[in-house]
Amino acid sequence: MNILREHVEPVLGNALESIGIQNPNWKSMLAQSREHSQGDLSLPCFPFAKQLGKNPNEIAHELSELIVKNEAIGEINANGGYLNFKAEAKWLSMQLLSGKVRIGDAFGKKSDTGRQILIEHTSANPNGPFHVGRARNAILGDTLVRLHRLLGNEVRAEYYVDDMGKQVGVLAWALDNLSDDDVDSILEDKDSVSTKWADKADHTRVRWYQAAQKLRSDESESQTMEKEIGELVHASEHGDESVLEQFHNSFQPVLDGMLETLGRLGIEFNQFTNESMFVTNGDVAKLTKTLSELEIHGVADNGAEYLDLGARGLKGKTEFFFKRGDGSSLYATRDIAYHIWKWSQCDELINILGEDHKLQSKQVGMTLQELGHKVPEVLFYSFIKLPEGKMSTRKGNVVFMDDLLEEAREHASTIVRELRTEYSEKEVFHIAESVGRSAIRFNIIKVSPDKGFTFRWEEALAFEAGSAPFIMYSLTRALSIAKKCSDNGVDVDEISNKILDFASMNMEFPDSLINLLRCMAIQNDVLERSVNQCRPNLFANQVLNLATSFNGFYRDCKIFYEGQVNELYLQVSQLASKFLKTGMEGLGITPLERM
RNA sequence: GGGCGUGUAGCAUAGCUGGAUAAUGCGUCGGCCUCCUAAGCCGAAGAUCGCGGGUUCAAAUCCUGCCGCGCCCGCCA
Repeated sequence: MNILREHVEPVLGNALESIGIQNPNWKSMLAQSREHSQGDLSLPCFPFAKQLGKNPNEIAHELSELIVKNEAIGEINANGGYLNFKAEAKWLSMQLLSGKVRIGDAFGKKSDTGRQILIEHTSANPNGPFHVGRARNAILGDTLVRLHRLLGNEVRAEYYVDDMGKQVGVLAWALDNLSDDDVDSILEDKDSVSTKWADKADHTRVRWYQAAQKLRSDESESQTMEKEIGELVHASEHGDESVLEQFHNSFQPVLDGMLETLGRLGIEFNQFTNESMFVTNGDVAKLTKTLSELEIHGVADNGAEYLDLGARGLKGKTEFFFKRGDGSSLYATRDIAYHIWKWSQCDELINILGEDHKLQSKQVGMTLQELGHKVPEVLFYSFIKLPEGKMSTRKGNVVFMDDLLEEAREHASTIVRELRTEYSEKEVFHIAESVGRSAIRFNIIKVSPDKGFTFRWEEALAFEAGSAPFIMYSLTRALSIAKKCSDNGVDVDEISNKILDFASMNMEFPDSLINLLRCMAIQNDVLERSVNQCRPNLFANQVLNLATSFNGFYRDCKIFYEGQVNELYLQVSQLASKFLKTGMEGLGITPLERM
């Protein structure tokens, strides 16, 4: 709790000095109490024991007597070798209610911090619909974008479009050479497109891609085909405009379909950058020339060029190829050109990548460093599996995000209809859509990115405690209380803005109220840690805790009781709904007024 | 074989810049709607934090060895 820390450190510092502790590390030892009943901040006194020749608890007691309380510190106690500080409940309330604790805005456009950040995420090849596995990138990336904005950073969310190279080439070739019937007969053993998605190009066109891939693996067909695709790819890599246009026309509808899915999840981008840009504008050519002049540069028998990153400490396979024998560039080379360009657009760079890109990313980073650039920060995530095993479009072992979204909405509709028979169909639809998308996002965000997890329908569609709907529900309760008050003639805004006279207040602060205050007070501390460590799950957990704390407060503290409004409780509830709302927006959970 | 990551109650996870009684959800058992939305709340049972060693006043957390699982080790993207 950093707002308390400021008031503890000076007095604690003096006390430590007076008993002869010089150790400057004590500030990092003063930490959030683990035992909430003991306090908000705690200092373990064990390390001082040897130095002072006393037992830790004695030291803690001695310190507790030396410290002069101030307005912020409500209680100091020594227990089991720890010195604990508890925030004064009235002071904490005043800090929060008077707006000393920043609430933030997940949609903020301007930079409050002066930091300009470019986050590249998703960047999936536009050749087919999203499945839940591929969507982990988008959900993590978008959440990080939102959290950075909530913290006050200016963020640009960017999608790097692979508009050249073999994958797009295959798609373009297939669309040009295969008829509907061809595709159907080639893929006869595969399920056809669900009628639900018959109008979505990501679902329909992927069949052309798959058909072509199947043909390529077939000896008799593959030769001429491979030659034709090769020519397309070659032309694209040399910036042939008509081929690039053909590519564009092939993949754009697919990309649009994919973006529609992401839109449903609340994910949007500020900019799309095409890979071909760096070929056509000459950046790649310039780059390969520069790389060829580096001291760790090497040439293979056929003229292909590489950097020997072993010389810079890379273990394992150390040759990093950036130019083929035929002189053309590789994906990684273009990626480096892209990174150099990105660095010209921002102060900080963050990439969201699957764990399969670790080596690649390392190579790009080392090369950038070799060229005098900074290394981007990277959030790696592990893959999502299905109970049946690895997710694979080819093997048909997939869950499409579109299907998951539909299923989640339908499931939510069923629940809403059961629980709220008075709601209109239109409202049910709106609630169900919001609940579905929020639950899906939260289910993925709440787990640590570097942990692989298994997708289970029951879990994705569980709308109980520990889920997004649980959080959403807390907010609707808070909002419904405010509504109840105003329905009873209470001027909620007036009371919310009133400055309460804490000095003459002699009511007890229930534990659950203090708990909620404490939870709001640390929201920004957690946000900062979550963002700095690139771990959205930490903040997800915080918002979950906030919702839980609110539920406790809701239980114990009646805001409107026997015709009377408790002004303090109403103010706290209103503030909590703001923290809940912005926290939810930071996670991409849709705040609803009722559900 | 080498590199990176991961292993926590029946299940799924949090905690990993070392600090108190290892936290949460699902599941199990028991309670709470004349009372601001029960998608909620309260209580109970359930854990040798993969295994061994080390560092430390203190290890789920740091180091090391082993074992299991995942990913990577293309002049593919």
